[in-house]
Amino acid sequence: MAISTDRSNAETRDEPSTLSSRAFEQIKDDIISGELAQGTKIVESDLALKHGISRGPLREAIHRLERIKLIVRVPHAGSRVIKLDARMMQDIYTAREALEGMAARLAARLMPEADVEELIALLDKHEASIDEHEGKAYFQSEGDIDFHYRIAVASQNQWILDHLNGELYQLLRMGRHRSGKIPSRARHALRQHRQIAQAIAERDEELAELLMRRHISSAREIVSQLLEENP
Amino acid sequence: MAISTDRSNAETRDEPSTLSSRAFEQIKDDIISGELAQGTKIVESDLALKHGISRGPLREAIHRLERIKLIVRVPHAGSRVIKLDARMMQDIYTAREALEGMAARLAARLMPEADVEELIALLDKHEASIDEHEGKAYFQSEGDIDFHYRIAVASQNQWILDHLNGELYQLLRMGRHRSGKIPSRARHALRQHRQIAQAIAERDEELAELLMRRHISSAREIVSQLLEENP
DNA sequence: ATAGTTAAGATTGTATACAATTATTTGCTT
DNA sequence: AAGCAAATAATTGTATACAATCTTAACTAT
Repeated sequence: MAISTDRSNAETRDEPSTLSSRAFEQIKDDIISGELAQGTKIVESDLALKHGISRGPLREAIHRLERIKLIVRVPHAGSRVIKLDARMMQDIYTAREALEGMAARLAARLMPEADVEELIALLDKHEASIDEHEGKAYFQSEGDIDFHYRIAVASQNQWILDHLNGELYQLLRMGRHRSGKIPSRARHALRQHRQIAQAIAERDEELAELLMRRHISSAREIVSQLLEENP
Repeated sequence: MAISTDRSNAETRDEPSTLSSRAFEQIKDDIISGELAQGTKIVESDLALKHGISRGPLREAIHRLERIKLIVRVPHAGSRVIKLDARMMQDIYTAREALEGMAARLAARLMPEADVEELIALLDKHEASIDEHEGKAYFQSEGDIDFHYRIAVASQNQWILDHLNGELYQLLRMGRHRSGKIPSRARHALRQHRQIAQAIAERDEELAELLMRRHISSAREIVSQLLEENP
């Protein structure tokens, strides 16, 4: 049951036409999935060889990965895969709270009726999915991101959409892959999603923003607590 | 004996140690100042020649400029200097409203007393500056950014700071340079700044966020109105 | 043995050359 | 003359080679 997740950029929809794009996608997946462990030193020549390309395009891929904060780079010293710590996750969730709160407000103002209905239908599907895969946290995570993504789109704010989709959600996925089994709060999250969707349907901007912020805030507390237990 | 082993590089923060960094800074300034007009096609070979470097580092500089949204790039087609339109400015101000609102909230919670006092002292200087350069909008703009920057720092949220400082403020500067003389709302802005600083000093998170959002929101309305008159 | 220095190795930064792709111009047909 | 087609030019993507810088290891002196 593929809840579609890869709707990155419009231009990378098809097979990337350039070597560096392909490398970028592959390395990104390797980092998010944990195949490339956090803190790993990146050596350009090695990685280029491994991907069957030369250093030029690979360097470009690395720059793009740095752009979405999956890699940190220091001049003349090299690059490493990012290391997610409690502080960084805290910062990311706080930024999400601000940005997605605003997105929810805008969605309440701008989302077409048809899309609102689709959003609610999506939540029904999520509910069925939860009943089916009781405990399979992975699919639920993707469903969660899917919900948030739709609201970001509905905000019609390109900047917000780009940054949520381009980097914040990637880091989120990475964090979830890493911390393995998160206690399944799927039902609780679903309830909150329904409330938010309801507020949007009623065009209540104020409430939509408030609920979204509360939703993300509670998620932050759980994650930060979890990360302090096993750093 | 703490005699020097400062072989560990005395980090040249000021002087960029790499050719691509230098090119990046120069081109960035050229774009912001308008020397490189909006929408200008960027030809790698030409620009490389002009800066006395080869295409490699220049390409890297372009990627970094794309990262902060000063340049847009399409594969195989080339790059152009961004074109600021009303819609984009609207999006940016909205994102700022969310992010800086949150930053103000965090600042009210976390800013050290000493820094709060310094912030208020800064506003006094701004007032003097306004009296002196009555109408010189440029200095006032920089003062405005200075105020906002300090609050972003005080939020202690690296993500928010990076994005405000790294790209949003650059685009802001660019917009101001472009649209020439904005009707001087300096005194009005200063009054709002004082209110915000006051809320931070009183540790009133809620109010600090509210006032900051209102402040940016009013700025957005002015700018968007201005941009629709002369596009 | 330890700290400091120096030389060797490894890795990133830069330049040049070539290939692939896109944009433009030229020439032909209607 | 207008529109399409093929050839040509221009520009970006990629590979290789070299230089600058950092890291590591060996070595000397105290």
